Amino acid sequence: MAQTTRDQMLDAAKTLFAERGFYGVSIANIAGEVGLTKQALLHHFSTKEKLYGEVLENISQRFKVVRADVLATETEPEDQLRVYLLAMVSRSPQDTMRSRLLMRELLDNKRRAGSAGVWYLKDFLEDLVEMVSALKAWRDASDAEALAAVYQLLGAINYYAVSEPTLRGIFGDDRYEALDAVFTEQLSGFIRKVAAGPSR
Amino acid sequence: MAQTTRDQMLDAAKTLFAERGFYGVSIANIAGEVGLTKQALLHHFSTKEKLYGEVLENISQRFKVVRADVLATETEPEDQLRVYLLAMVSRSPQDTMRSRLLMRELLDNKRRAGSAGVWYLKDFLEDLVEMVSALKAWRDASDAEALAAVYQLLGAINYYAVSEPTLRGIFGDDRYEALDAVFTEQLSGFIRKVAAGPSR
DNA sequence: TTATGAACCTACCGACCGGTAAGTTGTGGA
DNA sequence: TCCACAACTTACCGGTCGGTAGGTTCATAA
Repeated sequence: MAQTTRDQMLDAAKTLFAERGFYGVSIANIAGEVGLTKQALLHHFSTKEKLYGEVLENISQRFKVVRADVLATETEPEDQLRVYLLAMVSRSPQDTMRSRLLMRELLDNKRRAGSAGVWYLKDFLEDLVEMVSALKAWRDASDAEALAAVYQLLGAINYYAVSEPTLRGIFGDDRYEALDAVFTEQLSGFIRKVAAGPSR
Repeated sequence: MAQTTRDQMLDAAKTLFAERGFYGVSIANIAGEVGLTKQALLHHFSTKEKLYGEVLENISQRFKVVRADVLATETEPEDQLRVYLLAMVSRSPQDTMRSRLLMRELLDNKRRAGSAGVWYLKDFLEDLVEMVSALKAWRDASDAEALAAVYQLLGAINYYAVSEPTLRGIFGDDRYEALDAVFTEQLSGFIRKVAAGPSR
């Protein structure tokens, strides 16, 4: 079954916002990507802000689905955390996009929050804190310590997920491939160390 | 001695680019910040791109200075690495700005074609790889493994450094202060674990 | 048969963008 | 005294921005 125009527009918006940021993309760009005019886009989403909001909403929904899936599949808290986090660093363009949008939102939401006023990141962060707190070695840790750990994990993962073009540009394709080949293993090691408990 | 107009403009540009990104700031905004017109700015920096380039150049220069300073002060490679990295999470607005610019550059430098900016990041990353490789436990590690470690450290640090407004917004000032109180310790723990050697 | 509403369109608006052109003003040296 | 030059200014350019106004086309329901 064919995608609706509305869904095509959401997809195009996700890709372009991830690549260039909210202020780097015009609604005409997005509409043009699906072969229509910007007024067609404004027919479906009354403002650019609302379109952006729906894109973020979709992504946050997607994270919830993945998390529920992981919780149902894995039984050990450490496995749950690792599988959930490693899913973000997969080579799929969809995952890269999500990481980029997440990071851009982090940089820009202060400026935009005045009008939008919605913290799309909140649920996502709180879910992760919950997953860390479920680890045996973290049972006695404070909320703040768990959040600090979440942030370090998230940072390590998303910083890398976002950097492919830059790293290829700086070091060349060969060195990037070599890096990519070892990154996941180093990251698993990091997750294992975090799972061993907070630093005291 | 008073700052020159040119330096005032560079300062204003650094602040605004960090906050809103290259495409989110106009040269008129920057010039306005120092009470002049955009043509005054264009008199000193012939294009917006060149102004941005100088801002990045300054920052990369600043990192070099800090690094030289740390290498001269600390003798143990692990101390050198830790002091250098922790300097980036300091609560100074200047450090936050640098982290934001670094992250934005990472997200955008692919698009800003020609991309002189790539090279500013290159030196910085290579310096860090060198510092990790200097650790005893990393003597036999590959270049790619050291780069992976650098990236995880950098990600953990900059993701957090950039997030203050967001975290305050999501969790409130109290929880943010609590997080901030434990973050540095958790980060030191992370650096210590990295210094213990690559995961195999 | 008519009419209603979704899904598009062209035309246009005022604001702003980066950048050019052509001054004006003040200062310091020959 | 004259002149060159740095440091600005106003005026303007073509282009893009998000958004509005007011259509047209077409399927479906009354």
